[in-house]
Amino acid sequence: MQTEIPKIYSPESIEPYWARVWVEKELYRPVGDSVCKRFSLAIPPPNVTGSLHIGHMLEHTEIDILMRWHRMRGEDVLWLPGTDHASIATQMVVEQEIGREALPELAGRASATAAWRREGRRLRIEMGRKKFLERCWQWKEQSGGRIRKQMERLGTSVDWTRERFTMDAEYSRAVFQVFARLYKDGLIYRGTYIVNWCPRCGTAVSDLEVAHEERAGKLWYIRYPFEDGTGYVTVATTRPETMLGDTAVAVNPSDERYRQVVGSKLGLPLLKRVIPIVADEFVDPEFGTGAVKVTPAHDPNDFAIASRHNLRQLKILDEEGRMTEAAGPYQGLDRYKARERILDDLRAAGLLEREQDHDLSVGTCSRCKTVVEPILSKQWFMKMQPLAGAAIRAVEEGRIRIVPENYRKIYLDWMHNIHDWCISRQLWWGHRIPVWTCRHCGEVIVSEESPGTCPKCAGRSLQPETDVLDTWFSSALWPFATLGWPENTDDLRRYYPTDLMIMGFDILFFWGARMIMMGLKFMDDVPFRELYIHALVRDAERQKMSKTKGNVIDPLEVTEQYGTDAVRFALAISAAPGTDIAFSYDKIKSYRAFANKIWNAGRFIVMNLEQLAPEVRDRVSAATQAAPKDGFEPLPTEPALALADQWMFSRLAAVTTEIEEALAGYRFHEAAYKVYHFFWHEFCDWYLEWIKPEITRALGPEDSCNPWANLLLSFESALHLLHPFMPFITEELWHRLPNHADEVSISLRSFAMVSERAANPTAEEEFENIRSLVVAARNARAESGLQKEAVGARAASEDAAVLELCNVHRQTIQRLAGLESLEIVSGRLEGGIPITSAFEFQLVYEKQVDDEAERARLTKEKEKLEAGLARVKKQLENRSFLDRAPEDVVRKTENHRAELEVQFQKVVESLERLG
RNA sequence: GGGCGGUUAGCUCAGUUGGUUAGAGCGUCUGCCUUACAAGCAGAAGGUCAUCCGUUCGAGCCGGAUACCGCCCACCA
Repeated sequence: MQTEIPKIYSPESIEPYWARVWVEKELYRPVGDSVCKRFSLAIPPPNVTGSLHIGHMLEHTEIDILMRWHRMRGEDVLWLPGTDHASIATQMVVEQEIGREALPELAGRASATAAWRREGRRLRIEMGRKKFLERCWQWKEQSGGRIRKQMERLGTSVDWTRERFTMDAEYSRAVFQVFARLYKDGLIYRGTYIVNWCPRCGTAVSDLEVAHEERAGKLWYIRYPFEDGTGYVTVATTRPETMLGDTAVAVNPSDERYRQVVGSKLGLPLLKRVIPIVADEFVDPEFGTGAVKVTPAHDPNDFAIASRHNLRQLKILDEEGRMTEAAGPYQGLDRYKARERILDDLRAAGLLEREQDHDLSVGTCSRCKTVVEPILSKQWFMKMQPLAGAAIRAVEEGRIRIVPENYRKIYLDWMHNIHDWCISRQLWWGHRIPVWTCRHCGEVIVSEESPGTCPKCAGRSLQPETDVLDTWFSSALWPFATLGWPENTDDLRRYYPTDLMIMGFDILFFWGARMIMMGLKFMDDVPFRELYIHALVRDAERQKMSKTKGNVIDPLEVTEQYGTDAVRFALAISAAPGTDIAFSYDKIKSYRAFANKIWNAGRFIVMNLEQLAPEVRDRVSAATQAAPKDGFEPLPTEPALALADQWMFSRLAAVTTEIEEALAGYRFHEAAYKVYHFFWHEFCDWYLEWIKPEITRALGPEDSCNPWANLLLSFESALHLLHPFMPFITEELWHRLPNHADEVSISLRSFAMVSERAANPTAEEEFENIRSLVVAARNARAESGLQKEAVGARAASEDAAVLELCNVHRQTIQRLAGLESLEIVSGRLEGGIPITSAFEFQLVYEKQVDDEAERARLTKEKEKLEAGLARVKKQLENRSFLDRAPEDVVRKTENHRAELEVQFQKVVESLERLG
């Protein structure tokens, strides 16, 4: 009838079970009780491009720890899950998938991915928008399902009944409504400007999506002859192919070298077009030759110059990165091919004056690494400055607290320099921009559905917008759109503003900043009260994880191998705010060992509990059940055990507070370390060891069951503290404790069980005395090479209280230190080893120890003490120290000196005895 | 070009208002299969806190400079 508990904890035998139970019982649906404090958080929705990676796992672990903690504090917790359609990323993945299906034979080749993407894009256009979107939805179902399964398996305590997707019908309605409002308010406009164009993705991208990369390049000096043949002006450029689109050369008006030629005409080499020389303040006379070629259609600065001087904009590069008709003989060439050809031709014409090495930063598409091209294009933009002010004030006034604090400044700097946002994308997967344009009168109609006729001229020919919105436009609405906005739902009223948002630094501007602006605009309140920025997970060598490097740690795989709890704990204990995490299998292994330790502590307790006579066991159960659900103190026991119980409960009370303080400050590493150290090195190493004889003995009806009750209550309290970090193993063990088999879940119990009244400084001090004695005895024994000998000891003190303490705990001391006997003496010992200044001990043994080794050890000890003593004495002789240092510091230093003196005396005595 | 972070034990990292002898995990060494746990127990060794200067009675911590590493932002052709 006794269930055998395995010695080695096997997480796979329990984790899938509890993961399923938690979901099936809808345990993490908020109760919605307005009496309790509420705590809400909308998950950063993972992209439906694939599956979760270790970074997600860190994020989810951090959030889950906080959510479980808040829930255990009795708050009404909502953690809303969901996913993001990730417009561009998903479209690229699906295209590649289609390409792969079409060209399976390429698998394994280095260039396969690129080829599949190209082919996929071609096939996408061939199959048309409707069919392609069907494929995307299919992909979304698959990927979204996979993500949900992963999250369930990892035990994330979200409310699945409120799951959302950014392209759900209701969510999309919110997106369209926001677009319409912003358009009406004049914050969204359409216009032809220079945008970043990715030729490979075939769409415009925002400034944020461009990654600047330092590259070694060249500066080419090209001669532009005067039209009348009287000479030339030399310009310098890093992109010679753009010269085909030049419509002017600009110089600084104050530049003496060129003052005479402003207004003159130049003949553009190769194309023989005539272009003017204009004067513009933008030009830096120091750089290059002080004369700049102006390509309005392919450079934002040149675009600005052109608008000031009314210059023509000539587009010579198309959306594929090829030269257009305007490029004359170079038409159809790829941009880099054209560059080579043009340089050759210039060289041949003797117009390439020189070339010079020049490092430059090129903009690349952050998704596909292709060099992006600034290109003149008609796009939709959103004005950001009108929204930035409120978003700046919200953070400055502390209505949103950003943690760690250094990100606050980064946020504010970015906000102060914010530019308009290009929100249209030439993609299919995403929210179609809800606009129709009348082909007759040009009226722009913003409407979710096709309006049918033009409200202005009643024309029936309406041109629908085919672009979709930047994915971040919709995710910016996440905190309120997921709660039912624009309807004024109960959820929206109860859970907005959310209390917390956690994200990686990489999306602070993409997402964090924009959520703040949109929340303030549409809800008139911040989207979240605190924003915690978490670290990046790197590999053991601090390299970024990437598939190409092959150093990725797959959360599911590693979880299956070592257990979710171990991985979660390894992540949490590494997660110091503001620093990246070096993650390794070794690290996971050591926390798997911790899980095993917890398991065996539980196993030990449960096994011995089952050994008890049934009626005793019933009394133990009754005693634990009688204890209040929270706020309890140790039950009275006989003196030899009472100290351990009082100490344990006192430590529990202290550690509970420390963990709560750490979690409140997002110091996950500190909280995890505290609970780790407490459980292993206090609860197991000392408390369990101390009370072991009591719980391994058979109890009779006349015996008190209070020691057992104290053990069960303290173990249970420890499980509560561990639960947010290690939900699975704690849930399992908790259910194996008396009275819990049929209860729902430890996750719905209170976090802090032990009363603050359990704090007991006297017990802690007394315990510390005993512990020091035991440690010193073990130490002395090992150092003297007596580990295998039968050794006794004498403990001595002139303090009656200390002697009494030793007497009460004589058996415990002997057992823990492995001593044969313990004599307790009033007074001093010759050659004793000091525990404190009023407490000393010495070993008693028969074996002759090696005097030489002993002398060497003592001499080293003596030197150390001398050095310490000299330092302290010097400090205490320093008048300014005595005058200026606070009194308690001086007193402490004096005490320290006294202790050192005693120890020093002892060592000298011992040395003398050795002769 | 602007801004930020890091440099502490062999490795990975903590160190919260400046205050005794700077900590942990892993690794190493010694002794233990002690009836919860060898993924364990009991011990040990190992650091001029990157360098220099300063403030202070007192600096790993505060200020300045230098070196190396890393990150972010930026319309220098």
